[in-house]
Amino acid sequence: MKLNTKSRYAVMALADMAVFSNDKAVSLRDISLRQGISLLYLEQIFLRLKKNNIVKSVRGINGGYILVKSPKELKISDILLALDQKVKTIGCKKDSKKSCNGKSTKCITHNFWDELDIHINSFFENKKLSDLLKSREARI
Amino acid sequence: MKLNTKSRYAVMALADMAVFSNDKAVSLRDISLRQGISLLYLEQIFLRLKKNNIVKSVRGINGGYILVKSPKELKISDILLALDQKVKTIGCKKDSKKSCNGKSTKCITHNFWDELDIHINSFFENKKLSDLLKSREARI
DNA sequence: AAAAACTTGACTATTTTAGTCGGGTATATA
DNA sequence: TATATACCCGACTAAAATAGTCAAGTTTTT
Repeated sequence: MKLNTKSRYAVMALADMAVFSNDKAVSLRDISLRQGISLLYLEQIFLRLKKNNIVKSVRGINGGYILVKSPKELKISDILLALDQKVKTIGCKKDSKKSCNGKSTKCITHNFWDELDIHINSFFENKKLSDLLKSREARI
Repeated sequence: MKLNTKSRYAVMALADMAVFSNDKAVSLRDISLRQGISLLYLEQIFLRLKKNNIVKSVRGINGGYILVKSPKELKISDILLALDQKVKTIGCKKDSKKSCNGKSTKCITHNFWDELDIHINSFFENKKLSDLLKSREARI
């Protein structure tokens, strides 16, 4: 049960931007160096973040990426969604004999999986990017 | 971000046992038929559950498996642990330049991953097998 | 003009997952 | 005591997902 690296790196990279941008575009090269993430991989990740309107890009020299929303408004769930990291942890067997349609026929564990989803989802829904930085500042 | 089928099936199978055993051993064949899970796969799963003292086995005709603890006492986290399903969702990069050792040097997102782990872990820690059945009975 | 930086699709090696297979051993019951 | 039922266990494998890399651009600033 784990988050994939794309999602993890996305959160790390965006947190990095929130810390190190001074209202300027942040280049992937800088993020790559600071966070130790492959530049080529970051490009792939930011393509998705851009398509999903999490960041916008500035081309050319001194270019880079800028957060569309402020860290206070950017939910972690938005980031995960952009990377297709569905927080739907697991379903129940659909193709068993006594198949579970989720309504009239529910398998024994159906409600449990639903609760698990809600539990995890709400965590990501309620966390903002700025929340990650707060605990960082508290440490410094 | 999802649970693997081994863990999912383990929870389903144990819930099945809790419902259908009448203080008798439940055979994997019966679980397999009721839950639509491959018998061979169930054997593999129950091997681990037995090694980790979640179930005990009765060999021979009319044999099967019996829950070691009552459903009221069996935590879901115990089940997942038996299947090596570490609930440690993700760590931070250990091998980056400014590596995170978790103590004096922490990466920006370190505390966030820790919180996530705690959040999910506590869900599994606080759920008992009997809790799954309760919501089932409420539906019937 | 040249360099920095984003753009994009395609490709690939490795790992994980989700099982299957084969050949056991133990035991209740006829 | 024969035999069917059911657990025991390591090894194997096909398919999917993961974690990237590569190539060949385009755009913009200096």
